[in-house]
Amino acid sequence: MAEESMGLIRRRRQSNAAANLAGKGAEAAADHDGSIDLGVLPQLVGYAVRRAQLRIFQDFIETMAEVDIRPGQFSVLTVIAANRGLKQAEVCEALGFKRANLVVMLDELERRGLVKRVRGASDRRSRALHLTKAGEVLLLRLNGLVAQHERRFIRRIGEDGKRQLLGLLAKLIAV
Amino acid sequence: MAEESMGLIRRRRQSNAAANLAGKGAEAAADHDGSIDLGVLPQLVGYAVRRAQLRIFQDFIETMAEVDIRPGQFSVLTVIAANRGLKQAEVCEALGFKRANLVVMLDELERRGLVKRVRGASDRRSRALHLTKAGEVLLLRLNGLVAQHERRFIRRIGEDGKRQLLGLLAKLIAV
DNA sequence: TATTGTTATACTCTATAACTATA
DNA sequence: TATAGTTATAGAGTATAACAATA
Repeated sequence: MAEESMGLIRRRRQSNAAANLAGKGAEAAADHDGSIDLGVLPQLVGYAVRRAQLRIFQDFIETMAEVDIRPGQFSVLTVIAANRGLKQAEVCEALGFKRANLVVMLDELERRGLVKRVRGASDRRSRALHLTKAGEVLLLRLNGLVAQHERRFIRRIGEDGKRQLLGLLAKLIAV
Repeated sequence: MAEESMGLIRRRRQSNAAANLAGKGAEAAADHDGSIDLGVLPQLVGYAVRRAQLRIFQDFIETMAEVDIRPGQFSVLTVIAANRGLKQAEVCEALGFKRANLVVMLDELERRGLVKRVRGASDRRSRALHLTKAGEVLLLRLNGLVAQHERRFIRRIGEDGKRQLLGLLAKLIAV
């Protein structure tokens, strides 16, 4: 029973986002026995970018699970390798970390023998960051895994698509 | 005080990082003088998407601060409005929430008088979700604010750029 | 006084297990 | 047994304040 004849409008999945944005109410009843109307969301860049980011990071984390490295750790190792001897504050500046949070991450990376902190000679407040030998060896492996991960996504849009995507994202957030 | 100015400095220098991201054709040799080499990161789709997502959400949160609505809350209100009477499990399915986490969010939205949960008649385990009148009124305002937020980004890439971007992101994460 | 790194803390978001009340 | 919702909790990630050592 309760066959709710009210719900037979059967709206297809494409939602008119412009209409929703303009405040035009939808008459949609409750017939979502399969596909749920996301309303304006699929037309919002923020929603699409967030969904993509979640999907990509999920793959990244699974790809790196065998070496127990997370996206933030990979970015820190990469920046240290590309700027040997740089200070913690500079890593924070480059990656948008808070100093207090980088401390905790470096504690872990140092404990694992991947990074070393060296007291600055000229400015004894600062610590110069370096990869250890083990850190460099691991980073080679990480780069191989990341390349696989990257290819899994890029083959869906091609190298041209990747160039377009990076260009659009850069324009999107350019000051 | 020092912490506040630190925040400003970080934001300003983040634009340097964004400029690095924008440098597509550049071989991007190690430009010294305080700029930090991000290595392979700017060529990784996940890094670019993550950076864009952070920037867009920051603007979204600031835009919605006056009504105290966060991105997840907006998406839930939008889905309820577009599928009146749907169940909590369906919201979770549509948006990728865990059931336990949606409960907490709905407690808050219900406390604020924006959403109501109605015991299902046919299945008394489930709760049919509806916006209250106040919720509908607020959502109209939210849609106006979101449209402003969206325009701030879209004017940088144009409507064509937006179509390309949404298309590329959809292809990128298509099953 | 200002900056670098640090400790402590808190808040959001996300994830899992176990419970309840229904089915 | 299975499902919808709930409670409790734990883990990341991110944020700020305060401190010591140093500039």
